[in-house]
Amino acid sequence: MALIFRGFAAKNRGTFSNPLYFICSSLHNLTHKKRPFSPKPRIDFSCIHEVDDAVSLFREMLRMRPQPSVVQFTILLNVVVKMKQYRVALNIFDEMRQSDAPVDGYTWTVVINCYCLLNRVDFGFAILGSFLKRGYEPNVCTFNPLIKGLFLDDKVVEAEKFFKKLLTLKLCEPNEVTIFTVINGLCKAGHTLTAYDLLGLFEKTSCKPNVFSYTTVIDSLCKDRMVDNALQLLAKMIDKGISPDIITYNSMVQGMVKEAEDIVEIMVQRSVAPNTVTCNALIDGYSLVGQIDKARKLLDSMPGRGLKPSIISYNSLINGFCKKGKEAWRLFLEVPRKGLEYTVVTYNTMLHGLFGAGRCADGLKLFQDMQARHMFPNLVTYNTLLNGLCMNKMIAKAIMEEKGVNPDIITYNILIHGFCKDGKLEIATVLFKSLPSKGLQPNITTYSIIIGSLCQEGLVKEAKCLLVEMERSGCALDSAKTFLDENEKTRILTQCNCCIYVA
DNA sequence: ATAGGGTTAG
Repeated sequence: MALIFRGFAAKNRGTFSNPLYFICSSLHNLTHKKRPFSPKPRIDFSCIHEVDDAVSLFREMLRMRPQPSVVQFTILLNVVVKMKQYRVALNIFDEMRQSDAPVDGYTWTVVINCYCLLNRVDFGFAILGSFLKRGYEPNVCTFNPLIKGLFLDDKVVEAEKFFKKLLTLKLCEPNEVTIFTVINGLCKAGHTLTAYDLLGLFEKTSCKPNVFSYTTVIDSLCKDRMVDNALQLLAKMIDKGISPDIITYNSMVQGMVKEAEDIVEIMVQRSVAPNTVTCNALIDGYSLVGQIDKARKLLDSMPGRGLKPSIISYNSLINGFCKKGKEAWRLFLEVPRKGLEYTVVTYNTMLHGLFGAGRCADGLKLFQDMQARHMFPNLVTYNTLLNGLCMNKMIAKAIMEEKGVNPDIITYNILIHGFCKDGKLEIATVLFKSLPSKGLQPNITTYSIIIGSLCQEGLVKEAKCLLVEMERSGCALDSAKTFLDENEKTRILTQCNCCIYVA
């Protein structure tokens, strides 16, 4: 008996080399604490590797007598949530309710979180309603997922309102996670500068932003090309005694090409070790600016640094080689030899390169090849095809829809652009006007294509009308890269004015 | 003694 119990303990530590492991596993997941005949069973969750494991363990738990505690059930439920299997988690919860398994406020909070992560914040609030009706006391852990859910559902204004309500009505004490959730939500919604200001505001309160909050703002600043602000913020957080970690640095390395090496220098100085993500970011940066030799060298040096190049490293490098017009095939063939698997991005990158080089036949062959390997083409694949192929573009769109991939605004931009180039402005206009009925909103590119074409045809009045419509639609302000849009607007205006002048 | 959080490729 003692031997077996020691065996169980070993299993809990994950010692699979122990010969008793096999005895343990044949006895399922029931295991006990130090007291041999303790009535409370303990459950080993570490053996769950995929959803099915969790589901069968759950069924086992339902049969156990005495019944496992609410804590055990809640842990199991959350394991499934951490695997991002929210539907499964909700099904498990349903079954728990039907079989009178114990639930408490924690369990309900997991359910609220599930709905929020499924983009159903409305259900999240509905659950909060029954949570309150059952007499549970909500706290900051109940509210944080709901804030996140509102942001995920693009309800930025509502999220801010809800957050302010929590503060003014003192419904809970906001903590670091709350602050982070709001700041991250704003960043991801494209309101980087609002998030930046809010961060500064919270610095002055008792609830200080932590490394998570600084990192998400730095990441957004980098993505919006506000590199100087990002560098400033990095200095500021260090000054305030908040140590940037590997993710903070990786965000920076990813967001800048010229200064990337300096950032790595700072990392090394501060004893933060670059990892695979750091290297991938550098490879991507080098590839994008055409320094493919440097990119290749870095990839080759990774094993020596104890890092394994991933398919992401190769995808970036392949992209760099394609852009330079260099032979990317050799790299492409290297992937399986290194024990890595192609992703849809690998194929899309290659297709982009092949079509860009005018090698349509090779591109089509690769397109067929990827399907033969059961790799599903996605939106980007089809857009690449549309852009690259000389065949009738509308036929390609029809194939795409037949396969159940919905065209997006980029698809339509390509089509509209194609028709404009062919002088078929009428068809282009029909497509353009059909966008709202497809649930799509023209973006700055769409307007730019149509307005430019109208100008060329001398239809200046119509072009002006569209320009006004564009301004009114606010699409120029929607994008996070507002300053780029300003340039684009100026360009379009100049084009219009030139035409008026010529006319 | 169980609930909430950040970075990589086309």
